[in-house]
Amino acid sequence: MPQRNISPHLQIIQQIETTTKLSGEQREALMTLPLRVKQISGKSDVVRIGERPHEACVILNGLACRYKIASGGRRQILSLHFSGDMPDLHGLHVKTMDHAIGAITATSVAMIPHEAMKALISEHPSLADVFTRQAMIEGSIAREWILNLGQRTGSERIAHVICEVFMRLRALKLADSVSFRLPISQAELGEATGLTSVHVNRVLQKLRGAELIASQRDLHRIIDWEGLKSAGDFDSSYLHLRRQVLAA
Amino acid sequence: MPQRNISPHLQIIQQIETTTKLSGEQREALMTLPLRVKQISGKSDVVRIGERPHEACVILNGLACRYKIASGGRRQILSLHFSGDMPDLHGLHVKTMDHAIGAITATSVAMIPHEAMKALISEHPSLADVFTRQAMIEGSIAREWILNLGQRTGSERIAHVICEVFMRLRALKLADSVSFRLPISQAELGEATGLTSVHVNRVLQKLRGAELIASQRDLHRIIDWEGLKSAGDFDSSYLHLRRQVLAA
DNA sequence: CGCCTATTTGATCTGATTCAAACAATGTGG
DNA sequence: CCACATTGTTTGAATCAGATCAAATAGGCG
Repeated sequence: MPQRNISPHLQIIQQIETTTKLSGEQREALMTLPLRVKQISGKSDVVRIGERPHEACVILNGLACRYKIASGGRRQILSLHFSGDMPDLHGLHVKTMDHAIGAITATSVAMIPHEAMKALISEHPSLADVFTRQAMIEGSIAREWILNLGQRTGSERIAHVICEVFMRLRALKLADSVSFRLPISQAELGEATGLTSVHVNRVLQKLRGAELIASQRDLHRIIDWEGLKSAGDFDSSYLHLRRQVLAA
Repeated sequence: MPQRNISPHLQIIQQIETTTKLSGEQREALMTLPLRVKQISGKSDVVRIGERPHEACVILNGLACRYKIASGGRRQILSLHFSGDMPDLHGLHVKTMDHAIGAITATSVAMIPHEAMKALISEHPSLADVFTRQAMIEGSIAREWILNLGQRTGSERIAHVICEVFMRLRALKLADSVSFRLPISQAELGEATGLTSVHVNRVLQKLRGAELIASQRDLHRIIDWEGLKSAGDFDSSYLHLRRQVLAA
């Protein structure tokens, strides 16, 4: 993950604005959110399952994910999160965490007291809709993942998550037109796609062989975007990105 | 699906109250929602993908589902819906449908204009939180389905959905302590679990053989609840049902 | 260098799919 | 009320995508 030099508040705003136009007043209001920055080391939890958090978290630098563990200890990654994402917004409405949020790499996060969120919303009621909309879009992404796991083959699944990450990072201007950094291991890619790391490895070799992508370490390059999209049965509409963002 | 004799409004209230306590005022307010009842025949759509609905729907009698289609035409069922469920609440916040809502059996649904929902919410702002919470819980269910598809074997998946449906129907008092009606074919169960109908059939035979369940036509009987839960790695907390409902 | 973690390769096994056909249940119209 | 179409369940055999087990290779890094 490249380091971001913009302030936490701006990261939040930039992330929201990938999907939702904010008014000047809303942006200013968001800038006043009190937040406490915290460092999370790689492979450790930001929020644990069963907890009843009293703050919401914002992912700043680094890569995080939601996950659940099935019996037998197998982990399923439910979504990937980076700059400006607020993966536990639902905590305002559902008190007990039914999944964990974990850092994949070392990650800095900002914590915002629920109190402060509620206060902000009651001063600026339109922000309630903004936050709710963000959560709804996460729901939409979750549904696409269900489709990905339920109906697609291994290579389709991998191609699909690569497409999703690329589009989301590009919307945040964290990817140029052909490449992005994502410090995720093949084992973790497997946890996101319901495949073993061995199989992920073979699938990646196939995608490289087909000259759809190339990757060295955590730098991934899209060689044939149209080809990759079609290999992953990818249609970005479920991300609900704004037209401007898509055009950029 | 057994016929429900209570009014549409009461179905909505009863469904919400499986997860959320409503005040008398909130219940009364919900009773005033204007709604138009519509009959949907089996295997047809309530809302199509890509549409921009101006009403929200409530499932009354019958069985409905959300679904998406992958390239190649394979369908993935994303969630199952019955009495009182409002599967397109997100339509208030995200305009374009990124999935369809379809009837599995003939189903009656109630349509509520978005206008009316917004008017109700602005008169009773606390209802905004209620509806949002409902949508958040749907997100939680979606995440459990990701885990189900990504990490569990065929029989675990099937056992898990049976457990989920049983718990949700029981919360609505549509199931007695051991059995429930659910008019879903094995092919559709496969579409919900990412398995072929052939494999669903064999898995069901195994579950019957293990004396966990018994079923004849659309009547399903739980023979060994504890055994079924453990076969499906099922823990109901992701449904966020109220303690009272769980106890009942 | 030696340690640790991630990627890669090979061989084998299996859960699930595919294809095909039989069988059961339900409904429809003549 | 029977012939017939229709849809869902069940069975069998062959095949395959992906898992499992095991070991080799390759990078980082203190």
